[in-house]
Amino acid sequence: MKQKPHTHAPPNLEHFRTLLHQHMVKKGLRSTDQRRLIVETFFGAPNHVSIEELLAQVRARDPKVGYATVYRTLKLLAECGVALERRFGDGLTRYELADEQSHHDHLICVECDKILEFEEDRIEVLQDEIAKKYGYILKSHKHEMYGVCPECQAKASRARKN
Amino acid sequence: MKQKPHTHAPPNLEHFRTLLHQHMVKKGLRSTDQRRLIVETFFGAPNHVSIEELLAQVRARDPKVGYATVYRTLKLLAECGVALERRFGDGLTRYELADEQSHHDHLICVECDKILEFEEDRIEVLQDEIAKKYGYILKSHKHEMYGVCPECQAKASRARKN
DNA sequence: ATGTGTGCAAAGAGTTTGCACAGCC
DNA sequence: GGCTGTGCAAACTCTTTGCACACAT
Repeated sequence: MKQKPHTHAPPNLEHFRTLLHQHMVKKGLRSTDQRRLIVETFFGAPNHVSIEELLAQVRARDPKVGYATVYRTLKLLAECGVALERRFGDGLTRYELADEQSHHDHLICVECDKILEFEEDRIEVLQDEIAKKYGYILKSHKHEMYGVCPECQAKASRARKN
Repeated sequence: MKQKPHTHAPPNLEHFRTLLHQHMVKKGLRSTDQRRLIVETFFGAPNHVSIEELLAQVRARDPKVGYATVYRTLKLLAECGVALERRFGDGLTRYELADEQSHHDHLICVECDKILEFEEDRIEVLQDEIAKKYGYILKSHKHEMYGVCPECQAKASRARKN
């Protein structure tokens, strides 16, 4: 038993499928091949997928899916609380599962753009406290720290010696 | 003496002017009317100015400044550490003073897009701790919490009664 | 005099939209 | 059958770039 309590648990996909289904019923939306394919691909994709990456994966299975459909489906997922839209510094919109359990935050290297995820309960707790203080009902958050990763620090100090 | 320790102190503009000047000398860049005007307008502008807003203010003083110049100058400010580039959810790039002293974070209403700033030392402390744990040298951070503000909550509950 | 900075307009990148046809309920 | 969804291409928005001229140094 070496697992720590916050090691990523597999996300509860059923919960999200239900959420999506309810939203679609409520709005009278239809279940199509493309939507199912895109949604399942999204569920199976790594965190922070860009539309481009997702489209590539979708087209591997069905080459004639248009990118507009991917955009529209991801918007839909964002609307019903299944996905979270995120923009880091690179001008791309990325999506991640709105997984309440894994509220990971990000440490981003300003040199090599590597993204490291971390979780820190004490920050979550503080956030809830702050939201309450200002009377907000919290829906989500982004916490990104920008810095130089150990590898790039080493690279830089090596370069300085030459 | 009702002031709390974290009420915004006026930013130390001299420090930023020096930073910018050194950067320009080092890179052999030139001081022009437009750059001075844009930089000073930025210094006097509210936090989170968009390019559009800044351009409007700049043109109020000199109508023939092109928007490309504003983009280029803000990029310059970001490069030399005077300004921070930020993207919230609205697809616009906004800039703010890279004021180390006022490391405020943001509470953003998902209904009305209002942005509330707050400061919380304990979060800053935790961040430093986390960065150290992963060996990162921290340069900056973004911390945005998304939720429903008290006004919009009231509006929503009023609407529910009708 | 040299070379950077500017303004304009055009090009790019990412995203959204209009439309005719396809396909779900 | 009616109405939503799709794919395509065009439109849009924000940002970047190329170029000829202006202007710091």
